[in-house]
Amino acid sequence: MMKDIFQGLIEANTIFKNKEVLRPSYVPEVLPHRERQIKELASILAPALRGETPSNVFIYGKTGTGKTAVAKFMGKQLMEKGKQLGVETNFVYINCEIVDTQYRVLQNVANHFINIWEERVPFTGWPTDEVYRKLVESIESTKGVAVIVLDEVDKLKGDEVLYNLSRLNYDLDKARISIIGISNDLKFTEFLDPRVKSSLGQENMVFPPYSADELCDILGERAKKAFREDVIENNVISLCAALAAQEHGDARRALDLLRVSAEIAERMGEERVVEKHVRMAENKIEMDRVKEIVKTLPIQSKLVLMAAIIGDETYGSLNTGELFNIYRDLCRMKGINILTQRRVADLISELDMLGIINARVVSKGRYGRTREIEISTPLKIKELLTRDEAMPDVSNYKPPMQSKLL
DNA sequence: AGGTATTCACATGAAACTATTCTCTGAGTTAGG
DNA sequence: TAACTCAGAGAATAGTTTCATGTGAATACCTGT
Repeated sequence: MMKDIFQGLIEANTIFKNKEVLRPSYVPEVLPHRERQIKELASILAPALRGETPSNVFIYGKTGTGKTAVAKFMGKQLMEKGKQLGVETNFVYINCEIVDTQYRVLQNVANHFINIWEERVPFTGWPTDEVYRKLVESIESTKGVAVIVLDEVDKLKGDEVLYNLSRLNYDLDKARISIIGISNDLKFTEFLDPRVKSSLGQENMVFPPYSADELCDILGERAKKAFREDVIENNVISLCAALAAQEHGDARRALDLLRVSAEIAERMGEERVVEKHVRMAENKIEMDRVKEIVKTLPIQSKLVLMAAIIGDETYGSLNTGELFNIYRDLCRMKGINILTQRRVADLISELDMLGIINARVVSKGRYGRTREIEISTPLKIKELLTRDEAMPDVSNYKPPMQSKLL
C-alpha cells in the first residue's frame, strides 16, 4: 500500500518527459539565434587550441539573453576539441555573484587546477599574495591555455582581482590564460581602472535581447525535449514568449513561465497545458518572487513595509511622515531601536526598487514635498509578515488618525 | 488679474560614526624526521 | 624543524546618524489697474 504512493505519482506524470531541460542551468546543444555570437566567440578563442593566447573578451547583455549559456557551451566545446587535438585546455567558470571577493576568486581558480588529494587553498588563512603565487604555480604546471569565465563581473567587489588576473600572463611562462567577463551592465567598464579596461576589453560582444519570435523558437526547441508529444496547446508557447518579450526578452523568464505552467497543469491532473495555466503561472511566479523578497528582508525593512501596509489600509495612500510615525509605533511595540527618518526614507526607496511598494515624489505645494506610497502588489503580503515572529502583534493597532487634507 | 515671494515637508547629498567582517601576522601547537 | 592552527590587531566594509542643502507648486502678499 505504502509503496504504491509513489507509483501513483509517477504514472500521473503525463506531461513532462524531461523537466531538467527547462531549468536555467541546463546548457542545450543548440542555441537558436545565437549562431553569430557563438561563431564570433569561437574565432576569438580558437588560438587557444593552437596553444596561443586568445584575447580577453567582455560580453554584455541583459539577463536571459544567453550570455552564460553561450559561454558554458563554448567551454564544453573547447574542452572536447582540446582533448581531441591533444592540446591542454582548461575552462573555469566562476559566478561572481556568489564568489565575490578577490581572495575567493583566486582561491576558486587555483583550486580548479589542484586535484582534491593535493594541497588545496583553504577558505581563509592565507595572505592574498600567497594564494596568487599558488595560482600561478598551479596554472603553470598545466602548461596549457586556460579560459576563465567571470560571470556577473560587476558584482565583484573592487577591481583589484581583475587587475591581478589580467597581469597573470606576465607571470606565466609555459601556460597562458584568457579571461571572459560577463556583465549585464553596459556601463560597467567606465568605472574600471584604465589599465584593467585596456587589457580586458580587447574584444567586446553585445548580446541583444530576444524578440518574441526568437523566444518562440527557443521555447519550441526545448519543449520538444521537455514534454511528451502533443501535451502543449499550440498557442501556449507563443503566449509564454510574448509575455517574456514584454519584459526585455528574457529567455530565462520565458522558460520559467513554460515550466511552471506545465507544473500547474500537471498538479491539477490535466493532460494538456492550455492558456489558462500560463496565466496562473504568471501569477504564481510573481507571488513567489515577492514572497521570497519579503522573507529575506532585514528586520527594519520589514517593519517599514509593515508600516506601509497598515498605512495603505487606513489612509489609502500615505506619505513619508505618516509612514514614519506608524513605523515608530511598531518599533516601540517590539522594543526595537528606531532608525532616523533619513534612513527610513532610504529603506522606502529600496522597497520601491524591489517593486513591492510604489513610491513617487510629489509636491503638494504649500504643504510640502514628499513621497506618495502605495502597496504595488495585489497580493496579501501582510499575512506573510504577521506570521514573522520578529513582527509585533498589529491585530489591534490603530495608526494615528491625522487631519488629512482633502 | 497678474506677478513675485514664502513656505512646507520632506528629498537628496556628504561627512562622520559604529559595528561587523576580512586579512594578515605572529605566537603557540603538532607531527614527522 | 617545518607545517599548521588560531587569537587578535588592523584594515575594509556595511549600516546609520548628523548636518546641510535643495525642491516644486499651492498659497500669501504685493502691485498696478
